[in-house]
Amino acid sequence: MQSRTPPARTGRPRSAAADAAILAATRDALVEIGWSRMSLGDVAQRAGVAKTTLYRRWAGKNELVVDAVAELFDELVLPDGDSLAADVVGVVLQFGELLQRPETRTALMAVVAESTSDPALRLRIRTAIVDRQKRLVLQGRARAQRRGELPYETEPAVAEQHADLIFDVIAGTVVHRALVSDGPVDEAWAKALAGLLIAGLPAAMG
Amino acid sequence: MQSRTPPARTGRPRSAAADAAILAATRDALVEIGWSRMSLGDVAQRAGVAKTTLYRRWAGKNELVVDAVAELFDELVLPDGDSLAADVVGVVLQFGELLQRPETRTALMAVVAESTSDPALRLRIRTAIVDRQKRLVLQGRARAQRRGELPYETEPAVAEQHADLIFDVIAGTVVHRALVSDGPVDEAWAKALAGLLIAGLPAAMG
DNA sequence: ACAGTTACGCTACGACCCGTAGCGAAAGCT
DNA sequence: AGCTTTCGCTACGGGTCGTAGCGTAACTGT
Repeated sequence: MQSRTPPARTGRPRSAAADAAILAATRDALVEIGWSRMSLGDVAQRAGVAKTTLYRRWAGKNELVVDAVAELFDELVLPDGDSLAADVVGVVLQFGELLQRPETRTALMAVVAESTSDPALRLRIRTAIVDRQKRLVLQGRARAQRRGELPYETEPAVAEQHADLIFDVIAGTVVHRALVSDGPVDEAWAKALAGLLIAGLPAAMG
Repeated sequence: MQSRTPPARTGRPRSAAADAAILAATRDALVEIGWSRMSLGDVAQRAGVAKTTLYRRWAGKNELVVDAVAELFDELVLPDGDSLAADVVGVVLQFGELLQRPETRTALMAVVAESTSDPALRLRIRTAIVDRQKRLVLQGRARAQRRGELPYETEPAVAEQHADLIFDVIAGTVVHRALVSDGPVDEAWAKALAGLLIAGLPAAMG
């Protein structure tokens, strides 16, 4: 996921500290000066690293930012809820908090925007960030099925389609709420969303 | 929504043709070379207009692109369905087609990304693009309520919260599906989404 | 200890884009 | 006519880009 690490058996090894410093400096720079105005020279200076070092490890701004933000998403976990609704609310709140952090929102949207005209980058985002979080949906569904809240799918293909749809709904809705509509992702809102998903529209409005 | 038009009563009027040419050139340039590599000099040249003219009308790249893409969203209409599910499917398909066009996806995500560190731009996006499309949700709900598919809300505040939630769910989910998961927004997927929204998760999986 | 290999910091470079200023000409109004 | 505003054009200083070249630092093998 980070820079290529083909076992360089001989010679001076790459500084792991430099890697961490660069990624941290990238997040800081994104917060303070935004995506479009952030220059790689800035990042290098903040990280206490030569600009050339940065170009030796990453191909460009996009790849660097993807790596810088990817690890932020790994902190998401499925909380220990006692019902499907509680699990959904927990994940939604966590994701909402993550998107509240300036480095996350700026970086995530910036790389997604770039990926609309760069298929390789889009694939990199999916593998490094998005697909890794589908585990949350799979875990939540498995728990709900054990509780009897959801039926077991018989066709594996159908089961995968369901998981993909749920993932798009939850992730997309939270992103839209937090970044476009600019409304709070608080417990009341999360409960409303969970209620809609589980009980359906007529019940949620009743 | 476009450049300020304080009634310049005297003097040479601004060319409306130039406005249209600039906005069209902006969309073309976005498609061909992407957001980050698109320069305003390019746009001016494509539009057959001097670069200075462009800067006289728009403050910068962000504002220009917002205007260039805003009008694309006004073509969305609520189709004449005979049920709530049909209406949802119709809107989802239209929105999906809109996001399939390269200029829409690139421009929309680019300005949303920039807006994460620019509150004024975020407000401009909401007023020029997003909020105008909530009409679709309001129309669809009103129809469903007349059909008896949905209950009438008594509290206006609750009614607005419902509409905002539905809007975030539909718009966010379609955007996530089209631009992040990179899957097709076809009739089968739209029906699955509509079924989930209306009947709820357990029923949609049954 | 020593040679070999790779990463590092530093400097410098041409190329490009930015946003603005100044000019003369064009296009409308009274 | 005279006035006013916009237009196209040119030019400018300032910044970023991505790369090349150099000497030095760090680690590995014999």
